[in-house]
Amino acid sequence: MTEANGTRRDPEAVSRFVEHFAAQLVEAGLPRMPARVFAALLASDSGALTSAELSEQLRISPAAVSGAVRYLAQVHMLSREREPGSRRERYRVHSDQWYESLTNREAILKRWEDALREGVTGLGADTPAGRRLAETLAFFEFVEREIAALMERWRVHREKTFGGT
Amino acid sequence: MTEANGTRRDPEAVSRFVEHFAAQLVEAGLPRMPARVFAALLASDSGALTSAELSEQLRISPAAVSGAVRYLAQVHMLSREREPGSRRERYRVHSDQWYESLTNREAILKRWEDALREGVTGLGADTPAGRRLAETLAFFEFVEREIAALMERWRVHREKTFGGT
DNA sequence: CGCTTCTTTCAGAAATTTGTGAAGTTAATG
DNA sequence: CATTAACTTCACAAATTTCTGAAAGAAGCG
Repeated sequence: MTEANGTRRDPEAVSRFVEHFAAQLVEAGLPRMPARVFAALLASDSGALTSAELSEQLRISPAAVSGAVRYLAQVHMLSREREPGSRRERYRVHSDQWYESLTNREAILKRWEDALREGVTGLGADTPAGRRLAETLAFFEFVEREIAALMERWRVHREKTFGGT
Repeated sequence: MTEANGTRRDPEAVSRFVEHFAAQLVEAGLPRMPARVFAALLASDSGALTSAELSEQLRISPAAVSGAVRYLAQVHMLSREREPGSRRERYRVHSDQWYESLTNREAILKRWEDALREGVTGLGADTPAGRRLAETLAFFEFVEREIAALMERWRVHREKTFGGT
């Protein structure tokens, strides 16, 4: 039996999770530092850490934290908040917000669709290649519509399972 | 009015699409050569090209084609077929198979789930961090289940819209 | 408004990734 | 079974990316 939860949390266990989960994110295409910063936030009790805390916990320079945070904010995987009465900043994951951003590949999907539409026009909608592109386009349009519905179902499911805000 | 479709297809238009679409794929995380090879296949009338054709059309070395093809085959975005009575190989996109592979990030999802499960155990299911990880885990499990249903609906929709095999 | 505390930007060193030519391997054909 | 066509592997040069320390830039506080 590991030490129970009244005690201080085990930095070893935290680090193990952070590095392991970050590695999976990296494999899925996220750059290394953003992945590690994000995993560290996920594994924090408050869901928010300061730059200094991240820098120390991950053994990386403040510059690296800055870069990683900028990246993550851009893709909406965290939000920055200013600690009132301090120039310290706090970076937070909103439990739900962040994984919704995972399905919000909308921007990407849109650009794919644009490229495909141009392809259909350029190659001719009546050519075999044109038809292939058109079908692919239809698939992405379908997925885009479905994702919205899926997230709605998730919110219901989540409410039932976890309650809360 | 561009030249109609009885005539030879316009290599300019093809190249424009290939490079543009490939660029979007790259932005989404696919390595450059696999992206270009894949786009070229998508834009081909037969849906299949030989190594030599790809090498010429994209102005890349046979080695680059080989590498790209290996990558794409690994992630199930194309299949290789041997042309009977020739040592030439042919690389093909199956219109539907390939984008199903897009939603088949199953392997990735599974590994994420594993890492999260370990995290919940390691940090304690009764800690705030543990609860956050558990909720994230639940989300991925939910998505995994939903994706299957989504693809089923797509197949029905596709049948209605495009008919065919 | 000057001092202090954070954060960001920037130039560059180090590591990684990418694509090539050349050599090596496999398999059809005479 | 030798030849040749096609694909693959490998070592390396070039390009790109990543992280850092140092300097610059905000923002609270006296």
